[in-house]
Amino acid sequence: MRIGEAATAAGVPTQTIRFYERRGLLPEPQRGSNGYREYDDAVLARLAFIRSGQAAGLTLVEVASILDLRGEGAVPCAHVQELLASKLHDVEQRQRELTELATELEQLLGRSHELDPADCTDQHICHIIAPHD
Amino acid sequence: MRIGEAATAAGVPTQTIRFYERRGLLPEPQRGSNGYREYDDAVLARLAFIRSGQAAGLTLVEVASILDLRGEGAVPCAHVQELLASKLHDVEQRQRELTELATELEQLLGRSHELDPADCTDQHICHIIAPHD
DNA sequence: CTAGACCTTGAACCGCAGTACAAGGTCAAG
DNA sequence: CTTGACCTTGTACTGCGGTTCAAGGTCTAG
Repeated sequence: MRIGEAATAAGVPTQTIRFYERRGLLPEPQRGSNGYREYDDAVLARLAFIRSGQAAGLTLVEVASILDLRGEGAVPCAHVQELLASKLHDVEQRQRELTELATELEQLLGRSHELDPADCTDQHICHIIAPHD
Repeated sequence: MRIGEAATAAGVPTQTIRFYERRGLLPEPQRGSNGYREYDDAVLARLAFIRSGQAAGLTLVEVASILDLRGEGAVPCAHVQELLASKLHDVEQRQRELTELATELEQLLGRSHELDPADCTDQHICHIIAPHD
């Protein structure tokens, strides 16, 4: 199958397939006599795997590291567990940051209803967002 | 005061000050006879304001929009309230996404402990991250 | 007079995951 | 034989917030 057919089947643009190839996420495919890429069904599984990895929050580099291990004949399970655990840690860290930010925004908004725009002088630029520490 | 002194006082690199100037966050300063930028204390308040805006999760473009309103002589309070409310909405949306992602990661990790690496075949690349739907 | 600290400009680069564009080759149907 | 759909390559652009580099000018102390 050619790139357009693979792209349609996998639900990605053809450029994305070429992009993944350049990034080492897809192996260089066979070429027809006209130079066109020729894929077999395995590419669809691979594209689906990439999507799953992304859905788990992995970067393309991380997905590629799994694919590379597999390509070397290794079983990437342990590596994948590490990646997922590390990613979970990152997500929790980010959640804490966002919780702080949400609190900050709520405070600023709450306070803003009690402030009089007339008190907003040029010096402060905006008295809602004020250096408060 | 020259750029280095302002940078030290504000706790940012000199390059960042020039970068903010190019982005319209800082007005073009006076120049000395040698072409050096000459700042007064107002730039420190402005840099502090930019930092506060960033701490509230605003992008530099959004901070600039506040600064521009102020520069036109307007009181930006209403605009700032809109920005903060919209930002809070974004943060909450992102929090929901991260909660989903954390759940997904926990499920994958939990499941991974029950999977046998021996069952991880080449076709699936990795059976922990598997297209599951 | 020279070394070092400071300043100037413009341009390229970072990660991230693509997207878009330009200029051309290939192939089937009408 | 031309139109249109498909394919090829390489390159540049997006948003975000800077950072780094190159090549030079200025000023002060020793």
